[in-house]
Amino acid sequence: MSQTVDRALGILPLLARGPADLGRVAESLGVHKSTALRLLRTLHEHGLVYRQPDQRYRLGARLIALAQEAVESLDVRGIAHPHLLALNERTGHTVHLAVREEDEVIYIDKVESRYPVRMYSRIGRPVATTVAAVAKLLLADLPEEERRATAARLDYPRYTARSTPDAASFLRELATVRAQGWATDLGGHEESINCVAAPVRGADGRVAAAMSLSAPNVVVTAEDLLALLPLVRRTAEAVSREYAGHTPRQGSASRKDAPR
Amino acid sequence: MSQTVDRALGILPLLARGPADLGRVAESLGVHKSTALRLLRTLHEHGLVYRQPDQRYRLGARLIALAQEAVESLDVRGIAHPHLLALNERTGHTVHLAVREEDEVIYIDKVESRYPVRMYSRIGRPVATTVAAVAKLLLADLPEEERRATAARLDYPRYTARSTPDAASFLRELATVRAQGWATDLGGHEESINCVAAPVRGADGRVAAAMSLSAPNVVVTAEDLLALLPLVRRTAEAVSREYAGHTPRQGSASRKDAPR
DNA sequence: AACGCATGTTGCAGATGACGCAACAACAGT
DNA sequence: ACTGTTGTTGCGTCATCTGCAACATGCGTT
Repeated sequence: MSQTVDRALGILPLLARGPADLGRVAESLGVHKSTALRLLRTLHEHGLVYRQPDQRYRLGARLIALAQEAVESLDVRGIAHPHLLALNERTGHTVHLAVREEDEVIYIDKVESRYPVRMYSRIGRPVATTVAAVAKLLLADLPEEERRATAARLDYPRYTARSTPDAASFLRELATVRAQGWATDLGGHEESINCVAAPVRGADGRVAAAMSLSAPNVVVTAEDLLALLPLVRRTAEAVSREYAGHTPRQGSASRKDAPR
Repeated sequence: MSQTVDRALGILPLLARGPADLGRVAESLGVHKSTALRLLRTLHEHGLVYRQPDQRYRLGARLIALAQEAVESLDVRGIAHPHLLALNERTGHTVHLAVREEDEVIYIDKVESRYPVRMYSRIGRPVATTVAAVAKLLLADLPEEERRATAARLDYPRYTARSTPDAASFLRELATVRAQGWATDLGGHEESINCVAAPVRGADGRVAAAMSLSAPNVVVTAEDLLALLPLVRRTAEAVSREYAGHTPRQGSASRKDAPR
């Protein structure tokens, strides 16, 4: 809506892929160098962008600090954390907590596996929406209409042979997940990694977050992991109770629909 | 420099302190609501801001993802990480890695202590510049002039009785740190927590990052922690060698001084 | 119910401020 | 010394951002 801001913000994802000099930035934006310079200076003043000794620009510390505050201010996270720790304590596996936002799902907390094998994931990293167990739970909770629209918008990368191939089968999967109240990912993202997940619900009964237990084949079989499902569900329910209690400020879902 | 962008970015720290509605944002910026709306919409399109079901705005997932990419793209981090793990393995204490950027110092990696007592710190959180051991190392390396200017700009909060009280004593401390090549923080931030740190140097010999070992009094005495200093220094030197090798692209420090 | 109140949203005319140009400066390499 | 590359500045023009005023919507009160 605002051209200037739009351009300025366009610089950020650009720099996220690595440092760039003024020329590159200007070129990528399709603007004159002087314009790019002005925008970069403004971003710099706010600390979102940092100028390296070699004159190139990269994302700045303030951005990282902001993001940090952002995740920490999510109250589900604080409530769930001790439960995640306990779950890790009892099972030894990697525990994740994720929330949805628009079409994206991101991890907002993680407790590492006790086993030497580490998974490739990070707090703040967007989740593979079409295959991850937590993502299925979060999307399955959307109202029918929105669920279909979202499914249509998504890409369906074939990470492995068992990845969700297209919107149709994704919607079918979501229906199942919705009905059973839990989800799995059996090698859909990385061949040898399995995952079981359960939803955290808010005071209004809607799914506010999802937690999962992940482990590679080499540590436990899919069946053994599934045997832990009841524990995961109980934990998620415990978090739900606490979260719903802590959040009466949801109240009357306000306007039925965001106007326009 | 660019008014519009300036205002838009001013919204971010505002929202970092918690969700806010349109009115509040407009008021804080000192602009008309319609203006604030336009800015928020632009931020929203880029995913930096998210609109909650209750219509209020908070920081968005894309921001978090960007920050994530930002820290991961720092090459010191990747090189140092295995060394940090090893250091934690051998000592059991919390290990930090930090870099400086302008007047701020932030943690970019951390390995949690094996002991039950956890420290209050987080990747991405700005470090207490005037007391933290890693901050001292990073600032001590600045050229005299800049060091003095920086010291004058900083605030000197009295976290504890042993916190650095003012610029003068901070500069004295920096001189010591510079001479000895390592730094400590003995209860300067939190009464019962001690900390020893060593610098990671780039190909040009300048301090590029700093790593530290922290532990509360109840686990080890300050002396016992100091006994681990040689190990920390050796580790930092190992990282330095690897980092300097991996970074020939520093090359000729380019322009003597950033123009203007 | 009807009312006011608070909050969010839209279209518009006017003026501010952002845009690109062109010229300059500072280096690096040949 | 010359040439090419990259960053920086001042400025006139015109796009674009701004604030206003009116409308929309929901909430609580009388």
